[in-house]
Amino acid sequence: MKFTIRQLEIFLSVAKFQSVSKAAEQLCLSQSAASAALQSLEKAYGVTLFDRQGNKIKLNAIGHTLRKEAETLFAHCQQFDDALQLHSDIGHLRVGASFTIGNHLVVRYLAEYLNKYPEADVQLDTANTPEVVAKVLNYEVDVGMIEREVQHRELELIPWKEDELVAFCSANHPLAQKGVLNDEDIKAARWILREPDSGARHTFDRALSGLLPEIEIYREFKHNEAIKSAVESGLGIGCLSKVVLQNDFRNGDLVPLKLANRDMTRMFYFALPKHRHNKAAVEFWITLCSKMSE
Amino acid sequence: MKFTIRQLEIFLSVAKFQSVSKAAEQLCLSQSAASAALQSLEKAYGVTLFDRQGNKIKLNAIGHTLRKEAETLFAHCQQFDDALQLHSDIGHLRVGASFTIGNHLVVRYLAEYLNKYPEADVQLDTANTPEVVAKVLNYEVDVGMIEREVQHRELELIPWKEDELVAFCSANHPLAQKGVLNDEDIKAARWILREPDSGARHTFDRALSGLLPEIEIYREFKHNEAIKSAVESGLGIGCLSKVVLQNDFRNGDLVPLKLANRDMTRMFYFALPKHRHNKAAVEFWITLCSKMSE
DNA sequence: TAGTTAGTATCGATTTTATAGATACTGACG
DNA sequence: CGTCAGTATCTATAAAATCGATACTAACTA
Repeated sequence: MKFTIRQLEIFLSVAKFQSVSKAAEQLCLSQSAASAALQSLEKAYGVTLFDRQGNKIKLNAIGHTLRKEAETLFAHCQQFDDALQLHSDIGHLRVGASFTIGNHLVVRYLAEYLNKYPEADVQLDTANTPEVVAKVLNYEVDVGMIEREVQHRELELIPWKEDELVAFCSANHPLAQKGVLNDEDIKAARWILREPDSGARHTFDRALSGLLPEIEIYREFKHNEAIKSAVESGLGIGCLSKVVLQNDFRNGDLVPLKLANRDMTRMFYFALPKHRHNKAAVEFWITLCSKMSE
Repeated sequence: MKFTIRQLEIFLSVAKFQSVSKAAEQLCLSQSAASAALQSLEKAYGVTLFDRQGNKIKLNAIGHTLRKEAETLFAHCQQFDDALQLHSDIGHLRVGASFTIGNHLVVRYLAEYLNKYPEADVQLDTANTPEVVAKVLNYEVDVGMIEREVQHRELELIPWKEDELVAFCSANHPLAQKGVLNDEDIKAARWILREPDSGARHTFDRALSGLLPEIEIYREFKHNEAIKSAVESGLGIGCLSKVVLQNDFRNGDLVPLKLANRDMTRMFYFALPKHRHNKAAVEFWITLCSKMSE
């Protein structure tokens, strides 16, 4: 075998652009390197793939024939590359997660994951749900973890765990003693909430449907921490996932408030590209997360 | 793409032999090089293809899966390699020819061929007809040139040019004056002939059928030159292709003898593997030979 | 249990190959 | 007759493949 996959790639690129320079640029290669690679391929087989006339380069008849075959072969190589990636047991993993999940749950599971894959490079990419979904569909992350359902032809959602929103106020807030809020309390309160794109807000809106127009939304923040700080300093009352509040309730910094007759539960989901290949690392991650949140 | 065809090849060989050493040997490679290549493939993808236990190495589950895919990919690479070879315009050519054709005709055409392919490495491999056929079928030569028909399922014969055997004696042999031999002369003569496997002998036997049992075969030689020398020194009379005798007749060293009512003509053939690819160099060689023997 | 053997992995040195950067060459265009 | 956009060639360097020697491992053997 006197050719390399790299030469194939360079040949195909030059054929595509009818230009060595453009091909080199696309491949992040110097023009001289591309030229040399092309010539080494031609020389190895004593074949002329291109007609050169001065500063022009153009596929000739043989080049045309071989280009087609080279394309299928290169695609085949890529398939094999994929197959190898698929079985990688280093465990490299890119997780895209909503803020809530990423900052509170993912980090808890990480240690366990790295226990199995000590060499793994795990990247955590936190963003709001639509952004996470986009990254999944774009193959920028291997698995998405989101806080509400989304519909997309190319997306597969796997229900993961049940979550619950909890309203809360600071320990010295007037409502702290009350513990349970009726609709009047809810309407009277100054709410500090997540932005409308967020999963938490989505659930909040659903839970309080009917009451929504009368609720006073005093502030909207993008991050949970901002809301907790604001509530803690008595600016108003908040409503977030229980997963971000556990410690604060335990410490007594914040106090949970029940909302009478309101269903605050929701599901967390894994989001994967449909027809995904089952990369071992992803499988393990999903299993791990499911087990740890039982 | 983080793998090379070489790694593929080494992987497959190790998988086949379940042994790095054996694979290395087969590939004419040091054991350390094979081991390193294998590991570099595994490392590049963070994949373990083999279970190693001390001095044993054995495909694991992933290895088994990938082996199959690697095999088809490697075969695909070989196809592409073939395709490239096919279009080679250097003109490397391996000709297998019978002694008569090789030593007298091929050498005449060589100059013309090298005119078109100055860089070409043309190898001429002379042997008797069965050996030439075997080499063709074995792809040890690109084209065979033989002196008689042979039947083989995998062989394609292309008639090339007509040849003629000529009986001859030395200039001072008693028969030299006679010019034409009748059956009595033929039976009375001491024949010096090629060995039975040769094309010339084959044709001789066919031409003299009916007379054969009564002919005295005084000597058999493997090479034309031996026969000519023997005949020239008066040991007997010979019978060879006109192509090897032209010069000797012109110089008067040997004298042609006609055999009355005997058909001494035969065909020369190109022998190619059936379903051959039309390697450009072979095509050109065949065209050239045909043209030059018009 | 120590030695032998046949295997694998590792190490250091060397050769080969890929690539970059600089330069020279070529043809088209103003 | 420059200038421009392209290609090929040259030299140097960095990276990779390969070798030979050596160390390690497990099984066998006496």
